[in-house]
Amino acid sequence: MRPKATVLTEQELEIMKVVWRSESVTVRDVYEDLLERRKIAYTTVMTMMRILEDKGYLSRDTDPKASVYRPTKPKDKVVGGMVSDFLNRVFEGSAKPLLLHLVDNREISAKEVDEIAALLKARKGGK
Amino acid sequence: MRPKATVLTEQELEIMKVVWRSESVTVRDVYEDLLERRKIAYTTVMTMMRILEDKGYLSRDTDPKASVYRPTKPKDKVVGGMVSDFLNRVFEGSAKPLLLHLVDNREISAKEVDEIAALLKARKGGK
DNA sequence: GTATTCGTACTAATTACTTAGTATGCGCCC
DNA sequence: GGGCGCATACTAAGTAATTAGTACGAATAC
Repeated sequence: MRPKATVLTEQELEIMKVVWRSESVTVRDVYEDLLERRKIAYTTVMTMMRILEDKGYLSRDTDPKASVYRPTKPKDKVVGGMVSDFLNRVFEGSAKPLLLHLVDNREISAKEVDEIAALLKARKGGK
Repeated sequence: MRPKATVLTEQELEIMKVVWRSESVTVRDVYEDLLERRKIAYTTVMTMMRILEDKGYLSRDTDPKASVYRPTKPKDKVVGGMVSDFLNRVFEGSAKPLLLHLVDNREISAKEVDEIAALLKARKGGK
């Protein structure tokens, strides 16, 4: 009865991060990238990438040598969806308490806030 | 081999939200609160609360009538930890790209950013 | 005082997530 | 041209997460 996650799981995200960095990868590419940071089996990566293909995050071109995978959704879109999901689950959709936590945790600086403010002003009236 | 989640899962969080609202609750209190929004069994709530007790998020006083549960960790602390965890998993710990997504998704307003900026300035040099 | 209501402990089932092994086939190496 | 390395498909296994049933005892209702 457990519902399937609507957004990327932790390990799926790790793999997608590698894919987005390269735009086009083989299982081996991803495997060797991940291996630098932790122990993992080649077939594990392959299984995860098949699942990501099933879920619609990757497309596959069957090359003579090895399958070539490409992201089907841009990183910004997917990560943006994860942000919205988190905001909804934890803060009922309102960003302000999230910002307050970032301030409390010392995770944003005054400089960054100024930059964001400038961005917002620059966009005002646009779109 | 799947690691246990270090932060609250989705359903655990739903229950903790109810607990934090009341400071002290019985299983029935939480059950009836959740029932207003969705179908759920009494024993399901009880199981979840036992798990939350195991994980150290709830303490239990065995009253003659029914067990009374209380949160052991304040909401701010727990939710702050979830924010940090999300930041680390998705953005390698840097808040700025998260802020940019909030801007892109229209989830923060210029007014809110101003308020945050004011807060940061007010705190400067403090603590 | 017996039936019903309520709480609890124990058990159970299903699906998701993560990790990986095995079998098989293809191409290349010498 | 037979073994070796690599890719893939299929299978498997273990834990986590979510939901809930069952059995039983205590309190309450009448």
